[in-house]
Amino acid sequence: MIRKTNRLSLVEQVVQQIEQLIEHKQWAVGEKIPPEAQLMEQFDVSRNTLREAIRSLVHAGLLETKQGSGTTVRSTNALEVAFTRHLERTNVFETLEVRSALEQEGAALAARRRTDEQLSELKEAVDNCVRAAEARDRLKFVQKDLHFHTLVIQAANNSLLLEMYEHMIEALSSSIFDVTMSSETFDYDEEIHNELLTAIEQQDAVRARQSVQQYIALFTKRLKKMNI
Amino acid sequence: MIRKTNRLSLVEQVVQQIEQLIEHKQWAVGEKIPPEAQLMEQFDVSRNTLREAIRSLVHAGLLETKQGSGTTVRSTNALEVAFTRHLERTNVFETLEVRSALEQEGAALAARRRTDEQLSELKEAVDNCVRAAEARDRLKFVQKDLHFHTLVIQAANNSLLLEMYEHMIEALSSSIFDVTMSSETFDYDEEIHNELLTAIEQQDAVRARQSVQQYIALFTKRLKKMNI
DNA sequence: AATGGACCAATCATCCTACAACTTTCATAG
DNA sequence: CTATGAAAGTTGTAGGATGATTGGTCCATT
Repeated sequence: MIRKTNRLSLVEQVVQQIEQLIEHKQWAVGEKIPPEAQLMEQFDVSRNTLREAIRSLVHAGLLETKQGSGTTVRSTNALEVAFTRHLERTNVFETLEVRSALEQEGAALAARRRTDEQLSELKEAVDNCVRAAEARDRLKFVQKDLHFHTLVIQAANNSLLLEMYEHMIEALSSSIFDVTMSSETFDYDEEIHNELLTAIEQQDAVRARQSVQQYIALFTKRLKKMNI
Repeated sequence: MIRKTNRLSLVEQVVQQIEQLIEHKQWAVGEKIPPEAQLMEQFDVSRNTLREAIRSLVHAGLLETKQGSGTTVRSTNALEVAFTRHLERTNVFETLEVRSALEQEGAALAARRRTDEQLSELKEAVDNCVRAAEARDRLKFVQKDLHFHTLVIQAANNSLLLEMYEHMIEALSSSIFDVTMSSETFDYDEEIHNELLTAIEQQDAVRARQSVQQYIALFTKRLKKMNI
């Protein structure tokens, strides 16, 4: 039996173990991980090896160290961090166009693939939007609105699409809040939600796509008006 | 002058310097970087500090170390590495649906924004496809075909969209080659290229979107036929 | 009791030395 | 000329020492 160079370096092994611990929620986000001395024993490696492992996860955005205090878990997903960092440096309107691309396709796929259960969830989400709008609770409205759109993408049944969509939303969240919160009149266009919902109910992919286009176009218009 | 907590750790400073060196092509991709001893002097830090900096860049995918040999530059873009790694583990058809989303939006935007110069580039690209098809040169055809589609996205004038599209193409490249290379008859559907080209020429966004849908649907059908 | 300061313990940051493991180079024996 | 193996160069791992920062305790002063 020949052992080729398949031996991972100690640092890489420690990195993978820590990634596992984070991904499997053994170490929760926001909580401190054990101090270096304890981890040295646990993984049975030297301080240098452990620190190099931790450092690479810090740079990846999964961990955060503070001298004198300790090391905390910052996120569970490396791609998310890289993506978010990248999107932060990108033009809002470019991001919005990509979101439009993803959401249109998502709506079209949702129209074809949605289950009855998903449909009723969507109906409930729209109801929540209406209620928040009637109560003039803008903050709640934004949350319920985003939840509705995310549910649509979920109904598309494509995990990659959903993940990328959520990153887009994350990057655009501040703009979304700004637009909804700052418009002098809080006019809720209920028909746009209903249009999309009906299209998905009737499994009309073309109409679903169009209603997303209208929604994004309206949002873009408002956003441009703000940036005077 | 108030210095807040903007004091970066030594390791982070070294990381940023190295990132700069890589990004500005001082250290070319594929080439070895100076050995640790030399870098210790250059950055005036201890070996531990330097190694932690290098390790985090290794984990990010920018560098690659080999014991006994040295450290080489692997890539200039961290997001690209994370993205590619992620897409490798994703279902091909899910990736294809996201590509479809991006390419449809790209085509629609290209129809609205394309310049005359971009239009003539697109025409030339289609000609190249035709020539490769007539010569029965499948490899060249695939290359020219991908080039045409990338030119379309470029004409959309959205850098984020272009970057994400290129990652999708990269992840799908092997499937694209497989489909084109393995079909018993090499039937080139010239009208699909022409349809898209005409739509962009006439600045018809709806038609551009539809022709992309047709193209992707055809490709998906062929790919599914292969995976028996 | 509330405030502020001195002090202390825990923790991470950096540096140092030493050796192990691996790769490359190159002189030398055959 | 080829093959061998010693030597030099490079990264990997270990362990110890000290500095810097943080968070908290305790106590004197108000």
